[in-house]
Amino acid sequence: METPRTRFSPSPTGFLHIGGARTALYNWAFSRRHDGHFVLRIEDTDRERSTREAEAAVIEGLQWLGITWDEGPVRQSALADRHREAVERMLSAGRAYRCVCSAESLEERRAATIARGEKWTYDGRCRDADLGAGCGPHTVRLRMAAEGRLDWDDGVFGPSGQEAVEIGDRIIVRSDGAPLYHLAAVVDDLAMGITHVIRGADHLNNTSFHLALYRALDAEPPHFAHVPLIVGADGKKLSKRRDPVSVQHYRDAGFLPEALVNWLVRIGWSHGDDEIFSRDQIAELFSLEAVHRAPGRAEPEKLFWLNQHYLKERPRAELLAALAPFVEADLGGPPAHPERLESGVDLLRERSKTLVEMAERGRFLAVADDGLEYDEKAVAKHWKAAARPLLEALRAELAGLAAWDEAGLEAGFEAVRERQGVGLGKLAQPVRVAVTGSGASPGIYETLAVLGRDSTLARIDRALEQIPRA
RNA sequence: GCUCCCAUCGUCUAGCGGUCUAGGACGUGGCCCUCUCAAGGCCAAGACACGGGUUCGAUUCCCGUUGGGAGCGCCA
Repeated sequence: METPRTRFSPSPTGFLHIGGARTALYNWAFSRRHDGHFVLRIEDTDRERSTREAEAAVIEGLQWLGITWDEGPVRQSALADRHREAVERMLSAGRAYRCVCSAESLEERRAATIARGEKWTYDGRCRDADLGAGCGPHTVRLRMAAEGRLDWDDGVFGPSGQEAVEIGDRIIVRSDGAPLYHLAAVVDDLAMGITHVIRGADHLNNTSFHLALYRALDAEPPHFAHVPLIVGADGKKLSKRRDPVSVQHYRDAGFLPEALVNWLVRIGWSHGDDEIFSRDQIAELFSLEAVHRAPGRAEPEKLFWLNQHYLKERPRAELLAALAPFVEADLGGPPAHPERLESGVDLLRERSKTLVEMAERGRFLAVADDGLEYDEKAVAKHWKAAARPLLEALRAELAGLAAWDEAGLEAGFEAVRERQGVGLGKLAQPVRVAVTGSGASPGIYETLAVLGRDSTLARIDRALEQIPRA
């Protein structure tokens, strides 16, 4: 294979969509796999809907995911001269023509055609009018051949194509002079030497039209590969109303980028029975032949599982860095005890699916002793009068404990337990509620070891104030 | 409506004519472990949409039906 050049070309009209992110990922992986070149191009020919904020959000999303590009971002709007030049060439060669049909008139004719149950294509009213540049407000249309097929061998879907007449003479330049996406994309792909166009399957129907454009430009088309769309949990197209669609949403929900990448790459692509893929492995193993043709659903269960997997794998310092903003958001300010979070984070990562959950579960570590809040149900269940002597005995034992570590704590608990003649559960649960505020937490010895003696005793004292006497 | 595309457990998928009593993962249920919650281990339930062909033999090939998706813009 020639050295491939691929591109991802989002339109900056919103946030980075997970479908777009996956397309970007596939382009990135394909170019990496074949030692190619990956270009980021911003398709901003629709000036009304394109914003710089959206462009920044898209770029930020890609960076967060760890998808890197070798060239760009190139703004399509900056390439307008090339688009104009291409149109001039097609016009003078008679391969395109000016059209003065108004938008309103077109809309009427279109509606009438569809009402008859037919498929609308331009009716050719201006096709042979031979309109010159001075014809007033006009669009430019590509003159399609009356017969023949426009076929290609799709990298994913295999042999594909359409009859030229099915397409009709479509507009390539708007009446305000701006090129349409299709024209701009083809001209730019040509100018940038793109060899493999990997894009969403929503473009499958446009490809024949694009092929006609390449032909009108006397150019050799690139290879095309269309990846199936990602659909929502209901099997329908992802909807901004019903489904979480932006990469940003997943980031804010506490997912790690490596988890999101792993999840996305597996929707529509597989490598045997493998489930876990690092970016490097994706870059090494990706192939278009293994991309599926059926649309895939964005069901989040596996994403949660993957996220926990990566939460468990991250080096501690990096995990802490990722967790920090979530802790601040959870607490509404900086933690009183960041050092406890640091030593306790390993206890949290095995019990959390997301960073949001992790921040919540780690709250008892981060707050000051008097800032601890108690779960009502846990209090009602474990702080009955019977717990009082147990806690008092334990408090005394812990106050005099020689070694404040897991082994020492366990010995202390065992001693108290035996003396009081109760099972460990009877003793541990009231303590757990006292020090964590909740009936569920990491192991009690590990928890106390991280908290330290002073906090533990202070929290037990605070609990004792609330536990009823027999 | 018309054009194009797709179809294996709830979901993501393995399977590229016999190796399939259809494999894995997530999720779900149960058991074990256990100071709670997790994590971990073990077990279980769970699919080739339907109907015709082709073939000695179809999950795998072909055609219909059904279901789903995309397109039919002076949006991308």
